[in-house]
Amino acid sequence: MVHLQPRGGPMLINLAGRASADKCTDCGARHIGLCDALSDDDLQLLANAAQRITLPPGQVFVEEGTPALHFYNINFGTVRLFKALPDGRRQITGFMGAGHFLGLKVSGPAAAPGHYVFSAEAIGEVRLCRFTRAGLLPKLTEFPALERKLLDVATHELIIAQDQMLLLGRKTAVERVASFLLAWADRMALFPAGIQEGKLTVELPMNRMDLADYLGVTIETISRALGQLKKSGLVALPHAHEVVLLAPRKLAALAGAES
Amino acid sequence: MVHLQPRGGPMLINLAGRASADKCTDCGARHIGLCDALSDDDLQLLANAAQRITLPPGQVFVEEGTPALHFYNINFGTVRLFKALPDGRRQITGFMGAGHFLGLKVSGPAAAPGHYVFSAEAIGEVRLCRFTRAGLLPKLTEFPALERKLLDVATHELIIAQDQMLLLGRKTAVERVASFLLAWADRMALFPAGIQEGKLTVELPMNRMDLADYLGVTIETISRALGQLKKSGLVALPHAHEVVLLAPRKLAALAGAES
DNA sequence: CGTGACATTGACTAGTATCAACCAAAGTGG
DNA sequence: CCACTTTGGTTGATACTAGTCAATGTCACG
Repeated sequence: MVHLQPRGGPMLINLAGRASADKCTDCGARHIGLCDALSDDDLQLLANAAQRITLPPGQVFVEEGTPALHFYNINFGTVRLFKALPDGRRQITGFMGAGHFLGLKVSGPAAAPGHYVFSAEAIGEVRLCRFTRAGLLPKLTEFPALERKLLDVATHELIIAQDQMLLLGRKTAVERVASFLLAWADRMALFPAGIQEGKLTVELPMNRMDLADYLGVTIETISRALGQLKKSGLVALPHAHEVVLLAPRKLAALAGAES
Repeated sequence: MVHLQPRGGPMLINLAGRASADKCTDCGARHIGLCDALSDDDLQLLANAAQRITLPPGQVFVEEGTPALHFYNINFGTVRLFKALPDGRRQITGFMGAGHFLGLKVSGPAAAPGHYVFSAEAIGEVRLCRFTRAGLLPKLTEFPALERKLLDVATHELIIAQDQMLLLGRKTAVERVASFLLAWADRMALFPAGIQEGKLTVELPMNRMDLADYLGVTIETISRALGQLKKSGLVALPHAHEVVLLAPRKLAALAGAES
């Protein structure tokens, strides 16, 4: 089960200019994630330390084991985070979208220079803001709201991570896929008030390989699990990257809604 | 594969008196974990909000889904954190020892009242300090060093969690056990300067069932994996709760030292 | 010494991986 | 514009790891 890691070319980054040029206030991610913790004025201060970057599909912009020089804040698109074993086996530890903050996890004490303990790669085109760690870390003391927000973010990620451990350690293939579809729909804010009955279309930016490496199975198993859900009338599959949840509550029951 | 959750009796907690009575400065965990972030004076302030508690083996003191009223700081012993599915399948998400802080992970915004998203149970006798969330949360603003420390703790836990995802999603049974033994030895600070060759004895406070539910396999698989490591001459097993690492580097190679 | 909890070992089974063929959609080039 | 190729996805046959079920072993404790 050796998965070759798809790689973009060398790290040729397209710098779209300093963030202060295009204003944060116009940013699509202005009112989600990290930036929402700051006033427009404080944000402006921070923006002076940021670079706007556009990445092509497949671009690896964080590589496990390399010195951790930057933080990133995603403004558009989706990235996959992953860890790999020497023989090529890969585990995707999460997908990050607009508003997500990235780069907290490095080896050694959090405030000291360290090395990334994961890799990050663009799925489709990605736009993001890049901050130097050296520039941003001192600002944490200056903006307590920012530090608090980071704690909230880290805490939330921990909760997700533990759900994922339950999934990887104890759920069957079909349960994993069902859980994922619901979690993804939830993340896209498609359940404004708890899981509703009634059909619901979910767009999946990632391919089957990503899904497989996120859920700890093979692409064939993903395909078969989706087929089984389709046969059971729980989902429809208009396209490979589009899933219609036909019976979200039944799906949730199948996914093993936690005790 | 239904694992009955071992349960202690009802929540009868033995209160050993307010923490301010016995001093924090005498605490076995004074210079590890959270408390190390504070001066003795600040710690004294905090101690006034704490209760010292002793728990018997098997005592469940945090239950998933119940209102999150407290934080805990472990002073002695080991606890298991876990999530469970309705049919009883259980995933242990971590083991916490002296110095570890507990209770950050609750549903909803981190600073608002929520519900625990995991359960916690004593393995053997446990002594800990209990703080009310209502009492401690405001103090975070008062002691920035404490908040920073919490961020460090959360970040470190995230790194561990991602390693565990790689383990659960992509490693074989033997690799899981080998990885665990090394990680546990490391955590017990038995590798002061990287993984050394030469034998090394590791004490395991948890039983096979805990190991199985942590590593996402069954107790039989744990037993066979340990047997295989023994047959290969990589470990010795003087007692069930004592493992001697005979060749740590070979073990690390087998565990899939990450790329 | 008997009892019970925990651990190990063995025989068999089930779920998922592997290997391989096939299919559909999207480019590509004549 | 249409055959050819490429890429990603699905489906089928078989293999293998780990799960299940059951017996046996070991240790602590009364």
